[in-house]
This record gives sequence, structure tokens and C-alpha cells, in this order.
Amino acid sequence: MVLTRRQRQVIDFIAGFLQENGYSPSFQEIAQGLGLNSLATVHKHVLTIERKGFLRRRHNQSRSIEPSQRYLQEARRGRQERVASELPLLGRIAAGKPVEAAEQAETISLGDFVRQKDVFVLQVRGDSMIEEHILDGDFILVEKAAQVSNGDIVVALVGGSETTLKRLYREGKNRVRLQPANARMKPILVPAGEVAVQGRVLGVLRRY
Amino acid sequence: MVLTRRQRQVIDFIAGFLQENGYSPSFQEIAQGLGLNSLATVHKHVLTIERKGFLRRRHNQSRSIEPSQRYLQEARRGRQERVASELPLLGRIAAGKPVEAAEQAETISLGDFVRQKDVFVLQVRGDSMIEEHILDGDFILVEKAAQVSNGDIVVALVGGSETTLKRLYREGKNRVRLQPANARMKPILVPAGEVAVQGRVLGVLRRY
DNA sequence: TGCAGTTCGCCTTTTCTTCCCCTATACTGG
DNA sequence: CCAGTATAGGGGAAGAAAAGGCGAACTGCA
Repeated sequence: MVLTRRQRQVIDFIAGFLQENGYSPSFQEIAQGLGLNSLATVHKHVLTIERKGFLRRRHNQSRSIEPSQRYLQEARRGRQERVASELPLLGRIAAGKPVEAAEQAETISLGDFVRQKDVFVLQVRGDSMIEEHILDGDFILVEKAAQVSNGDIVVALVGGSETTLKRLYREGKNRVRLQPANARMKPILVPAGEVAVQGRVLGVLRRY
Repeated sequence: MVLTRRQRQVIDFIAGFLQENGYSPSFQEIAQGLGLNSLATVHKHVLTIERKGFLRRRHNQSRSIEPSQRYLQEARRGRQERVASELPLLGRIAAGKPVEAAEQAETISLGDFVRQKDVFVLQVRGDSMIEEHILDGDFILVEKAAQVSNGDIVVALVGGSETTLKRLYREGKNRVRLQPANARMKPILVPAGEVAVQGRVLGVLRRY
């Protein structure tokens, strides 16, 4: 059951009114809001929309209209899908040169950074990786339980309780060095058994 | 039962229209959308597509077309395969502390950085903003033709040909300083008239 | 009792349906 | 190989049915 254009306008008006005022509009107010002269018309609309399942109300009860769960879900989904998840990649910029146009109409999305892996995001607190240009407040994309190469930036659990963001180096057989990127911090040297790697950092996302 | 190319175009148009407007298109609107001159043609298409099970509708009822479950499933599968655009935001990580769990099942996507604005992406070449932690190869999210505040990082066209990524400061009435973030580079001082701001940098995206 | 919601004709506009037309492009049996 | 047939695609126009709208009289709840 899908609405017509006018019916959509009516339910949208009702939902908007409710949103703004905290109570639903009277038929009179709906008529005004839509530029109608007869309450009969409003009534007809309300009935059809109710029949189609986009609103609920009690018979003969004033201001009892409310958008149904279905309408609300649809509205929510609409908002989400409107948000762009792919952005056009227009080209490359270098100091002192015109923008090079990208070859085609390329786009970029978080998906390009992920590739069907198990990835999550963490927000960084602190400056331990500042020399690697990862700042307080940045978001890091972390690939879960990845194979870690020497020198990768990892999220690691040390001794069962402390979680840190560091570069990981294997030293000899059973030792691991967790290297911060901040001159004021010292590397952590621990037995390999005490380090549980949570994941490998795939990327960084920063908002200004 | 499989659709022809044209039939696919028709159902895709209908689904897109419904998605955008919240109500399905009239035959007239479908005809326009596909460059057809006769409603009879639209009608014929709709009947065949309905017979093949990709849409449902009620006889003689206007704007009652809706893509069937089957079509929607197909479309959803298509989207999922293309991108994983939302990633779970698990919490915050600070050196030396366990991961703080995020309050809810939050997610993060490029959309969170964008909000219905006109945004595009550029890849950075060069180190002119290295002290701002924007590196060679990073992707920057640029909001087009934005209102620019003093001190914002902008993409600017200087003198009609050179494009640069710099912080922008207004100096007096008619002068502008474009300030790199690299000790080895000098600020550019130019008349305001020679600078065309292409956009404001909203965020940075880096892949390791 | 009064205001908000209902019901009932009656009208206009929008939208859908049908009928008959045409051109391609396959496939089928001789 | 060719006529015959079926199907996809496209067109114009008339006709019919919803959708949208109006005023007025009526009903039910607070």
C-alpha cells in the first residue's frame, strides 16, 4: 500500500505538526496547513491514509491522530539513506599546481578502506601517536584479529587490562616492543604472551 | 522470469522515484522520466513487469505501483555487495586504559562527516600541511563553496591557475594570507580578489 | 451546549485503461 | 530461404474510474 502525492503531503504535515507542537493537529488546522476549505476533504484524506496503514487514531476523538510505526520507520530510513556514503573523488591537489582531474568519475567510500573485512572504529584519546600524525580525537579504522606485520600500528591489550595504540615490533623470540610515536613516551617491552593484539590500524579519519 | 533491459530501466526508475518522493510516480511521470510519449507504452511495460513479478499494484488506482519484495531484495543485495559504508564505533581508546565502550551501538560513516552538503574528495600531494598532520597521499573531504572562517583550511585557486591547500587568514581589508603548515614554506600574501576559495576542508581520510 | 469530527451528495481533475496503429527482431515450419 | 507468428517496444486518443475537493447538515464527546 503506497500513498499518493497528496496523501504524502497530508501525513508529512501531521507528523511535522506533532513534532513541533507535541500534540496532533485538529482537522481545522490540517485544512489550513494544506490550503483546504472543507473539513470533509481532510477527513477523506485521513481515512485513506489510515486505511493504508500510515497513521492511527481513535474514532470521533479530537486530536488523536498519530503517525504509525510504519510511517516513522520509513521516515527514519529515508533520512539515513539520504546521507551520502560515497563521495566523488575529483582529483589530486598539489601545492602550486592546478587540480589534476581524476581519470574517471571515481568515488570514495568507507567501503574502499574496508574490503569485506571485520572492521570497527575507535576514537583516539591522547597524543601517543602524534608523530605518526594520529591526533587526539581522530577516528581509527581497526581491522579485527588481523595478521600483524612487524612495524604495523596496532591496538593491543597488555597484561589483560591496558589497551594501547602503538607500533608493534617483535624483538627476538618472545619479546615484543610497543613503540609510541611521541618523544615524551617510552616504548613498552613485554613478553609476547602478555600482549593480545586486538587489531591492526587500516586508516585514520579526522573531522575538523 | 527475467526482465529485459528496458523493463529494468522502468522498474529502476519507479523504485528511485518512490525512494525520493515517498509516493509512486503516475504513468505520466514515468513516461517523462523515460522519454516516452505515450501512456499506452508505459502501461504495457508496467503490465509485463507486474506479470513477471517485480512490482505489485491495484487495478485502476493511481500511484499504487510498488516494487515487489523480490525486486527490493535484489536491490538490497546489490547495495550490500558494493559498499560497507557504515562501521561500528566501538569506543574510545586511550594509552594505558581499557577501551571505553561507546554508549550505544553507534556507527560511523562518511555521511556523518557530510550532512547533505556538497562535498568532494581530493588526494593531497606534497607536504605543505604536514605540521597540521595532513600528509602526502591523504584524502581530504572538501565542502564546496563554503562560508570560510578566518583560519579554516581551504582549497584555494590563486591567480586563476595555481591550486593550493592552505590555512586562510584575512589581513586587513583586501589582503589574504595563505599559510602553509611547513616551516620550509612561506606564506602567500595576495589581494583578496586573486583568491577563489574552492572549498573548506571538513576532514581527512588516510589509508595505511 | 459547543466544538471537533462525520457523513452525504455533487463537482473537477488526475490518472489509469483500452483499442487500434506501427516498427523491429527473433523463432518456426515448410 | 521465406512466409508466418510471437514478442518487445513505441504511438494517439477516447473513455472510465479513482483522487481530490466543496458546502452543508449531522453526531458524539467533554
